[in-house]
Amino acid sequence: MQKTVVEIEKASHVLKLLGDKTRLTIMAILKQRECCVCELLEVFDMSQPAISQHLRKLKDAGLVKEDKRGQWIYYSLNSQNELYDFIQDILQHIPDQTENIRKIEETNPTLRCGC
Amino acid sequence: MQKTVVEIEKASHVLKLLGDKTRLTIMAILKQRECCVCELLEVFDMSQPAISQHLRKLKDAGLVKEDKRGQWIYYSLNSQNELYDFIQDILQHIPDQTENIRKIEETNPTLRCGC
DNA sequence: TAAGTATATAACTACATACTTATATAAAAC
DNA sequence: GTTTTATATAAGTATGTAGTTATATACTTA
Repeated sequence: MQKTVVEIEKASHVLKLLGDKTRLTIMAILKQRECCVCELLEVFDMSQPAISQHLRKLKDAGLVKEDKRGQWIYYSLNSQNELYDFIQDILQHIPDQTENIRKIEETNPTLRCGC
Repeated sequence: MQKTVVEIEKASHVLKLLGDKTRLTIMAILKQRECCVCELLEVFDMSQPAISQHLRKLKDAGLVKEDKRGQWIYYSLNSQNELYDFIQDILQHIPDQTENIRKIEETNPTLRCGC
């Protein structure tokens, strides 16, 4: 398969974004499941604005996209990004995030009613 | 082919190192050709200590190895690193560095005699 | 052995960045 | 319409980082 060649400026920018443990984990989770901020909050020991700011950076770089549905904003990987296969080649080496997703689904923050 | 799964801590550390334009370019050059500091100096508009400090970080992370030969220390990619195939998967997307290598060979800093 | 060359280290500085708390915005539920 | 919930933005802070200059170390050559 032909690999996209990425400008060195763009590549280093993406790598810098993924070079943060929190953002890299967010990307690995979003690869498996779209999430809203309140769900990601269950995974990280960190304030809500901190998560929002990380997502902002990922969105500004086009790595994630958002989908506003009612009260929530769902984030997911942006497969339309020109660097998508570059990013996938990186993420394929990152450990499975099922355990973190379990944390989300255990609390299920988008289902407060408990029904 | 089986892809190495890399601990998130180690992966983010490597990605942070590659998230600097200078270091990413150094890695891409070293993929094509071993180099000493004085050769890399021809490529970057930056002081010798700056290059040395970047190489130090790459060496500390095990991404490059050094080979002292007389007056020079030749740096090259460390293929023994446990993350080598992760790094290769990244570097395959980085543009060819032949133009930068031409700059090195034009000046040929390791051949001052001119013979 | 003295001078030149290659590289590393130390100390410093300016800027970037990852958080924090406080507050604003917007939708949903009562 | 007031309260609650989800999210974003603003402002401030502490730390990290990439560069600089000055200097040390080590090898080479005259």
